[in-house]
Amino acid sequence: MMSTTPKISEAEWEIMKIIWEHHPLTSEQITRLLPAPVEWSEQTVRTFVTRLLKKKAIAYEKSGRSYLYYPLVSENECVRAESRSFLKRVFGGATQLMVTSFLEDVELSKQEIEQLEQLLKEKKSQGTSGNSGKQE
Amino acid sequence: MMSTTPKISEAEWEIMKIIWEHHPLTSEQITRLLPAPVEWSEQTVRTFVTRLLKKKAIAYEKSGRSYLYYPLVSENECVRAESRSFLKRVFGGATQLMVTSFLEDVELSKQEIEQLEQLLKEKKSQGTSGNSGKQE
DNA sequence: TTCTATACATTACACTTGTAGATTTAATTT
DNA sequence: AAATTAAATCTACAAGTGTAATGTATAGAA
Repeated sequence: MMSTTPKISEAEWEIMKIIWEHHPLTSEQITRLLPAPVEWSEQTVRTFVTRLLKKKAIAYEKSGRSYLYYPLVSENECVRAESRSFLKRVFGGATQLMVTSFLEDVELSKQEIEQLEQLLKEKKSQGTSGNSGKQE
Repeated sequence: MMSTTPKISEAEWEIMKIIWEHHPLTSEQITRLLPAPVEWSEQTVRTFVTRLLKKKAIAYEKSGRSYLYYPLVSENECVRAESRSFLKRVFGGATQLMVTSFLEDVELSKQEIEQLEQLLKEKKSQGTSGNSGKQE
């Protein structure tokens, strides 16, 4: 549960998302799986992969001529860490403000709204203690 | 409506938040207003201020010996830009997934929950068109 | 076994960021 | 007007990022 997730840069996130979804896989496969607008050379991808290795975000096992990469940190962990960091930076930790801002800004379908309402209902019945958004 | 908000770094956000809240003010005042754990020297603050000037995120007007800084970009603009960038990076644009994740992760007070429910209610009655989260 | 293609490793390089020290300019005081 | 001094500008420098090119080792082909 504690492991101080490594700081993953923007480009590295792109790589990590692919690894989380498709591991174990080679770096060539990663290059092939890059989504639409991203156009990195094999070498660039390798650089990011190497940096992620150094950061202990991923590891590999040898398989014949090439390496198969897999994650060492969970997506959930990283998402939460990033979320917190983002929140702190932009909203000073005010989660509620942020959620509000998104809700105001974004178009949601009826179903999505209802899902969220459901979630809030559950939250309410869980009767959480009064901490309101000041984390860390 | 279009103005491509500048890319504001983590440290620069700290400065911007103070400027948004207290402008116009001198860089010395900014230093004094740094919140709790942050401990930057005058010079460090000046560096960030200079970079923000270069990025056209702020401007100044002379006042005697010193400069009074004020924002050129609105907080809202920047928050939205950052939010989108964050969303894209971490959730691949899936706003709803993100909001959900936060709601699950975070402790909210009853009042906050009710505020959010209210917001969702309004959203629903606004009958938004069915676009669900794919922005940009 | 030697050659060749391929995958991994090393090196590169400019830009950004965090963190300031040193130097210059200009306002205020005497 | 000269001296003081506070504020602004210039310079620094290491670590991190984006984006590869080049060098090297090795597995498979001949």
